[in-house]
Parts: sequence; structure tokens; C-alpha cells
Amino acid sequence: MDWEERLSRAGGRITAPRRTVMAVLRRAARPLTPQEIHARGRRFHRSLGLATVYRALAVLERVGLVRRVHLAARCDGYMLASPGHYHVLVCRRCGRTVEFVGAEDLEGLIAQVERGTGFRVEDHLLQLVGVCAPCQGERPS
Amino acid sequence: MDWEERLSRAGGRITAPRRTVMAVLRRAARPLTPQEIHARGRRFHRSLGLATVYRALAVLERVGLVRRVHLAARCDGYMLASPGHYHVLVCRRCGRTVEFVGAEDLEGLIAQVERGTGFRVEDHLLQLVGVCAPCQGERPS
DNA sequence: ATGTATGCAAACGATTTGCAGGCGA
DNA sequence: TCGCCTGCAAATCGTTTGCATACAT
Repeated sequence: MDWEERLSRAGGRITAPRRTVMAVLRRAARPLTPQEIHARGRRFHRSLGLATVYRALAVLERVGLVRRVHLAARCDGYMLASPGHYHVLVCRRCGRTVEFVGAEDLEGLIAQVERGTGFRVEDHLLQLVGVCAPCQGERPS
Repeated sequence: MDWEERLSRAGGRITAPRRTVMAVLRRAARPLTPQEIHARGRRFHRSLGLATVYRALAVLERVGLVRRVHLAARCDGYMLASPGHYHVLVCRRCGRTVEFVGAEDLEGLIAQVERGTGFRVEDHLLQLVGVCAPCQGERPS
């Protein structure tokens, strides 16, 4: 099932702006901001509006065709720093956030990535998303 | 060494707004946005300015007393959704981003966290931050 | 005494919304 | 045809900056 079919089945229409957004993302080598998507999309579709890009991204994300990722810049939560790296568990229902320790398990993975990519890894962020125990008893909102 | 000493040694001054921000964060059960910190901080320090909160957070982060985390809302990069979970490697110098696969290593960790917290983990985000090979040869900016 | 830090308000930039018209199904 | 979708512009919201004053050192 291709993306057009998925969007269609979810009740969305296949339009030029949405095709453009998908085409831009398909060619992208890294995550792009809505502004970047808009700028690149205009090369194909001169009159593409920025608001439309935002709306298309919202739809495509809801349908699961596009993933919103966390960029280093412009993210705005703060916590007290704790020693070591940062690992959180976030409840997608109530928003409760728990920090946990002990990801020694990551070390092998990190070493492997360093060998494979040539990067020197200095820090990491691991965020697990799920449903906390109290929320598991409630019906979906 | 307590936080006041750390800040002081780094050349920062100990002021009422900074004490307030630290106090608010110390009591917080989850990451807070600057706006939330400001609202809570005003209970202690009536005239606290929002711009001051931003500036205090920037200083405290630079010194390592506070950590900026990535919240689900208000983060604005998009990629095509790929099957499985999301793992990225970001270069802190040039911003280059590489997606990689293979974090089976995480499964043991996730199972352990589920047992320990009662959460049901449904998704995860692993972001490694480092310096890519080309940037390792250049002098720090 | 000195220069950092503050509060306020204005500037800025990103995102969202209102609306009239267009177009996919 | 019907109503979802679009482009534009205005409104909104979060963050940063300019400036005169206050205060930590």
C-alpha cells in the first residue's frame, strides 16, 4: 500500500501540495523544518503556501506517513541536570515524566555506531514513550 | 560542590531570579517550559520577568546545572516515517543528521524499565549527539 | 566602584486561524 | 455537486533584544 492509498483510506485527499511535501521529504537527507520544506517545495509548486505545508504535515503525521522528530534547536523543556546522561519515560496519556538511570546497555550500541559512522559520540538522549500504570486502566481519550 | 558554588566558579552571580528558577526546578516532577517556570517562580518572586527566566536558563544550561530536554510538543523537524523506531545521530558542530537502525540492544533495557516502573513502553526516541568525522579535524568554533 | 543581571516593552520569528475561492472524489 | 483543501493575510504565541536601572561582587 503506497502513501496515496494510505492517506486516501484515512479520508484525506491527494492534492498537489501534499504530493509536493511527500516528494520533498522523500529526497531529504535529514529532518527538515516546515520552513525548509516550504522553500524546497516551491521549486516544484510555485504558489505553495506555508500554512498549507503546516496543515499537510499535520495530516500526514496523523496518518503516520510522516514522523515529527526532535531537533536540537527550538525545543523548550528544562529539567535539573542529573549526573550522567539523560533518560526519560513519558506517559503519552497524562504527560507524567519519569527520569531513570542505567543505560549501560547503550554502550555497546554507541561503540558500534561510532565505528560505523566515524562520529565521536559525546552525549545522548533516550526518550521512551508509553502509558503509565495508572493510565493503563483508563479508557482511551 | 553545590549549585551556587558551581555557578559562581563559572563566573555567574547568585541572584534572586536564579535562585527562584533553581527552586522551581528542584520541586518539579517533570520538565517545565520557560513559561511554566516563570508562572511558578512568580509565586516566590512577584516581579520576576519572563525574559530573565530565559536568560537564567541559558546561563544555568551553559554551566551544566540545568538540562534542556526535548518535549513532544513544539519541536519542529519532520522526516518520512520509516518502519520501526527512530534513531538519529546529530553532529553538534555542523548539524549533520544521520539516521541509523539496529537498536535491538535497547530491548533488554526497555523490558527492565517496564518491570521497574509499570509503564507499557510503546515507542522510543534515541538521539546521539557527537562530532562527525569531518568536523573532528577542525578547530572548535 | 564596576560591570553583570534585571524588568519592561518592543521587535522578531514561527505557527495558527479566518476566509473566500478552487478542486478532488 | 459537496465539502475538503488551498493561498493569502491577519492574528497569535513563544523567544530574543534594547535600554535604563539595580545590585552582586
